[in-house]
Amino acid sequence: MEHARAERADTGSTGPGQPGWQAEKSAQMRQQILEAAIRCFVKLGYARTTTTEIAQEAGVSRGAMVHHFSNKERLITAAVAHLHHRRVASFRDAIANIDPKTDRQTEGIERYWDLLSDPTFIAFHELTFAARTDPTLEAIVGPAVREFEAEWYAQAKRSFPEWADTGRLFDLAMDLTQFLMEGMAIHSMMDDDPARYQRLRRYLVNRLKEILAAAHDPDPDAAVGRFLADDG
Amino acid sequence: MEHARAERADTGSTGPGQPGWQAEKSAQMRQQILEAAIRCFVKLGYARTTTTEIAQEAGVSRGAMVHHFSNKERLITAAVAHLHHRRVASFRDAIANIDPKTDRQTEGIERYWDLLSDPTFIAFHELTFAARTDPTLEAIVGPAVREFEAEWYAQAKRSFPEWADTGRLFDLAMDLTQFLMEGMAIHSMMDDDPARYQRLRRYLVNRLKEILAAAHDPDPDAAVGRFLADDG
DNA sequence: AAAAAAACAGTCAAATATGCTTTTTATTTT
DNA sequence: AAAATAAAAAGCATATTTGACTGTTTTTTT
Repeated sequence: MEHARAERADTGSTGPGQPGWQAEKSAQMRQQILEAAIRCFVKLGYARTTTTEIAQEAGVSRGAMVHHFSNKERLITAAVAHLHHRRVASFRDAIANIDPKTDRQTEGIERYWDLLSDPTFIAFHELTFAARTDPTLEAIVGPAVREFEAEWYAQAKRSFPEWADTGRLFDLAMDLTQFLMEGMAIHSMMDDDPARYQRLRRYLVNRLKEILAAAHDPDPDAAVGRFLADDG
Repeated sequence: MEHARAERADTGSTGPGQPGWQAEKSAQMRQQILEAAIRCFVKLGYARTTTTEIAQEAGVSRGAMVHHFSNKERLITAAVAHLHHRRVASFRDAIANIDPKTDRQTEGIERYWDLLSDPTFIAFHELTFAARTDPTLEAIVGPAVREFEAEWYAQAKRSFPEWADTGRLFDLAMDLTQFLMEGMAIHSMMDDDPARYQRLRRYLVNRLKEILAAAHDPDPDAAVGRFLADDG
């Protein structure tokens, strides 16, 4: 039994024997399980994601997983939180790193489109949709959805200062972008025709620029009227 | 046992004893089961819709149901077909009965919005989404989705003759409508803020009119360029 | 070095969902 | 009226999924 100590030198920065090593390994294992859960949501959908499947995907035994997450609800709750943080982080990254030399509106839309096609977002959408008929899941996912939407709105306002003080027109632009892009993203999951979506994104960017230009009109109220007129 | 014949007079137009009565009752029962299945999709989602639940919802015994649909796949297949027909029919109805005195574009959008909030459409969307990760279901739902989309396109072309010969601009208008409306519909299932969606529908109608006007421009190609310009 | 604590693995029982079989009842045909 | 046929109900067998329990190994503390 004396070889146990001898093998302790060859691992990474924090090795066995040091305090906190076990805790770190445990945290790593939790992460591994949560990401496996997210992959399962994408691959199988929420409903068919079983704890057994997650354990298998993560490459750990079921018992080991049970040790970290005593029941399914706690596991799902943790996975949703994990996913939420990743989603907020990648959105911030994407929007913060917009190349100032390129066209800002186009860049913003293209980067958001990339995110919408990302597994992180697909998984979240899967959960949101499943929550429609599952009150327990809704209680977990609902707050995260609302938090992300608020974050999305705030971050956009911060990163696109040219839209400051555009009031109702900013809201209109945000809603238009959100709903059109989400509608496109959902449809594109089942229909492979990139040109179709690219064309519509270009149309969207031109509309956003049009709204922005109107916001800086001498008479912004007239501009609002032009977009939202009740009669043709 | 001689009362059996005596009780045969008091039911509707086709009563017992007449040939075909049993067949009609059987068809009615099938309908009843299929509509129960659709209600289950809306109420519980596809994944949690069990055969037991459908039988209960339909108010028939499980055994009776098994007699009509020998297994789950056949039942689902029949329910999808039933749903598809209902969807096509209500779309035709809605679009065909547009009041010619009112603004046609607005009417078209408002009627389509009504449909998108209808259980029929929610159920279909539920199935479409579940099919993403379920190849068996995809094989059943996929063709119906494509058929409906073709029908949607064709019917719109027929009912809005003012869009005839607008070529690429018609496609653009259709895509814009479809994706924006679907994105709104999905979101509105979880977020109750009618004003938000109404405002955006009004914006959409104004955009559609703008596209239509451009299509009848002296130089339609320039108009296309205005919508899809690559630079601001 | 020994004791305590944590991490992990494997097995089992309860609950649920599905498809099949048998029994009973109702309807049509001869 | 009797036989044949169709419809409906009930029950059973098999699969899956989940949560709980038990034992073993590894790590930390004393």
